[in-house]
Amino acid sequence: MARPRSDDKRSSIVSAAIRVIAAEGVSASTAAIAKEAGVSNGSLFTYFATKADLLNHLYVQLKSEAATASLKDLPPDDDPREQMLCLWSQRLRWAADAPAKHKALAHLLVSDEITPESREQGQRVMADVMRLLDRTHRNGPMHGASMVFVMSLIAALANVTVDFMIADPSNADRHCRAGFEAIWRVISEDASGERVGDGSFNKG
Amino acid sequence: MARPRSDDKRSSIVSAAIRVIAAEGVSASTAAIAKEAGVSNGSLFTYFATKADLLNHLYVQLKSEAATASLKDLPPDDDPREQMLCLWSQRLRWAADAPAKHKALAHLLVSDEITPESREQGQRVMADVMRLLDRTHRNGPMHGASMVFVMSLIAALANVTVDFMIADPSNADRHCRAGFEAIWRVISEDASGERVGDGSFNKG
Amino acid sequence: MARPRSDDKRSSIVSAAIRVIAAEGVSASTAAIAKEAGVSNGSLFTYFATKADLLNHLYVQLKSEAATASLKDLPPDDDPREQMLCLWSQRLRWAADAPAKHKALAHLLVSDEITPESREQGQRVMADVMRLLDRTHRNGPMHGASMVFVMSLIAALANVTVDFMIADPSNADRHCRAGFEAIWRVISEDASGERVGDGSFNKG
Amino acid sequence: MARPRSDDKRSSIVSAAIRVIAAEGVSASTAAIAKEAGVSNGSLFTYFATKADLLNHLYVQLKSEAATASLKDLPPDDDPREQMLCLWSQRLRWAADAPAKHKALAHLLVSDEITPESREQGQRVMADVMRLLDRTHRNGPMHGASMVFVMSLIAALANVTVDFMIADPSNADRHCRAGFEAIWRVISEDASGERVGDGSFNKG
DNA sequence: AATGAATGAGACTTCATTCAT
DNA sequence: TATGAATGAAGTCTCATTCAT
Repeated sequence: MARPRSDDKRSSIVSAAIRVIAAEGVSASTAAIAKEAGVSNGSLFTYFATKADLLNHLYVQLKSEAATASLKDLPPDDDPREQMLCLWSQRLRWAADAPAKHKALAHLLVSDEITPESREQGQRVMADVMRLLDRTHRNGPMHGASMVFVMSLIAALANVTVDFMIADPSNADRHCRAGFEAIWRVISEDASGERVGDGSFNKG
Repeated sequence: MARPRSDDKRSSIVSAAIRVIAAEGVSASTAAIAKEAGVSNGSLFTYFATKADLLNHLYVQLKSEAATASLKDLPPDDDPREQMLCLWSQRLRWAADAPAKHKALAHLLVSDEITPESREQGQRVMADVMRLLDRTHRNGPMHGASMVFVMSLIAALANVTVDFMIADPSNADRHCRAGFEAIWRVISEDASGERVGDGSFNKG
Repeated sequence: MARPRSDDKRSSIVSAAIRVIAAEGVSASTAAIAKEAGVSNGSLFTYFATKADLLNHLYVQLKSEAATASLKDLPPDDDPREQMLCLWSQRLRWAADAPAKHKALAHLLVSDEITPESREQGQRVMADVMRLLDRTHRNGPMHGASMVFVMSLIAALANVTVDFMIADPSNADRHCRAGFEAIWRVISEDASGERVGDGSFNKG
Repeated sequence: MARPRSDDKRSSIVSAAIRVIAAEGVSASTAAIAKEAGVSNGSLFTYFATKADLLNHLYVQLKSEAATASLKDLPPDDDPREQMLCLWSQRLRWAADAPAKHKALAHLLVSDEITPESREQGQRVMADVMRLLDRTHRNGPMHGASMVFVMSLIAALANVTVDFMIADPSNADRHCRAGFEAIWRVISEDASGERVGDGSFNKG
């Protein structure tokens, strides 16, 4: 199908879907999404042939946004820890600043409307993140475990951390840092230096 | 007396619900559950007044089973690491051996049909697990973070690890051990000794 | 079917049905009636083969009770007005004193579960009342209208009057008397003497 | 624009509901009503969000129709009896000419799905009728009784009369007139002149 | 005879999708 | 293309009645 005319309308559907799915889960009705988007019930199906199509598009887009946010302005390669911290912070900050996106993505991740193709596409956009991670992981204490396993562990820790950042915004940075210390200890050779709760961090 | 309300039938409904919800999520229809249980559509409501009641019962039961499995035959207090490893292994083994229960519980955890009361009850059965964990956590590198945060991190790591154990059963023990090394580094003071993928572990 | 043993149980079902139907209408569930009667769901069907049977029995019984109450201790024939007043008062008092019976009967009267046979039986128990009424009616201003029509008018007036007696018990007698004046003017030759609101009645 | 919401369809649902409810009572299923209206099961809910909404709409509409019919082309104020007779005749004729509406309204009047708001609205449309009635009632023999009581009596007599008009259409006028004589004697000071079954009435 | 669990038809309502306008 | 009414399958839950105990 040719792309319909209005990109505006399409993206207002997408962003409405994010808000509604964040609040109600993937079982949110297409009517509710259309209403939130300010378009008619039927128009939604001009832009997305089926509800599943919309969900899959959403999934890929959010995955992609998250990856892009993660990789922006990374410091040079020579300090892996700093680079990873920057990546981690940016990824979590993106999620904490757009809780609806975070929650919608969480719902989509466990939905069985998401096709293998979408999941694969989701992996692809994460390729660069994986590459960075791999460098650290290869020499770290988890090098015996598969990369995808370690990646999944980190993603899980990230999700939990974001939940806490959202629930308690005034301590968002504290949680972000604490989460990082956790994953750093999971993946890195040298995790001796920093301790959560030490030094100025506790006072911040 | 009338036909007594059969515990068999009740538990066949419960176990059918576990299987169906594991496969289809909490949106699985009561009709599908009844059919899987081999009872009539209406009979389900003899045992659970509403679908939400069934889901809540399931949630509490699975949480409770998981806690019980975790705490069985723990070694004495003098070796925290060994004790925690035993707890971790038992918990993950329970999940990996009953993948449907694991998946059903994962769906229930994010369902908004689960009442605060059920969630509180779920916390209560985990109290002993929390106590053990607390001892280790208190002196570990995450002691500056809240217990509930650390608990959530560990739960998330556990879930991911179980997923890999289920997906790749022949390496289940390897993943279980690797997951433990990860969480041990997250919570424990001394995580220097053991490395995933080293020594005898690989041969196990 | 042979009459089952316990008349007690049968009548407790009947009286429970009266209460429940008064409150919820004929759509009240058999389960609710059984519970109110303190018997099991199934027992109800030992005494009444179907719900419709129970409703029909109820209808006939209440009609019959009402007729009996109406005719008790009537004064001698020589004063038709006094006799009719007594009948009227007793009938309305019966209803006002047992509001549940009145309301249940009202629901049953418009139910289409009541068979023609039951309605006929209901008429039969009213035969004596009809006879009394006929005497007055024959010479009254409505003698050109059919007896059953006049009877229906009076029944309707009675029902309305009872509703007001139940709703406002402290003025029950006043409403009863006012209702009587109304029907007396409808059926009787001479309705000149008494006026509602005159004399001591107003002060009562 | 989309297919406009059809007034035809809405009113076909309404009139179907009248027919079905007249025949089966308010417990008639929405499916039966939709089928009778020739629309799909779901379409009914495009026009009325719930079954209760439909019932309430029906109630108010029928009350309103009845009031309008009652008040059409009334003769001037100077002859209260003639005016009241006209009102009575028109009201009863409306009902007798549309028996389904009469029966449906009778079912709705005793339904507990009708909200207080609807009942109040129903009262409002009757206000003009009440006013006319009040004038006569004020000086009549029932002036000691409350207006609402007298109104209820008259309504009850009207319903009974309509039932007889419908059951025996060839004598509908006779019943209508007889009913009027009855209520006129109930409310009016002077009821001496006319007798049911006398004179020209019998020949009419 | 008494019990209450079992049954399955049927109630109201929601919803993704289609289609007339 | 945009709209929103139309559709009917499917969902949860109720209930009169049956039947095992």
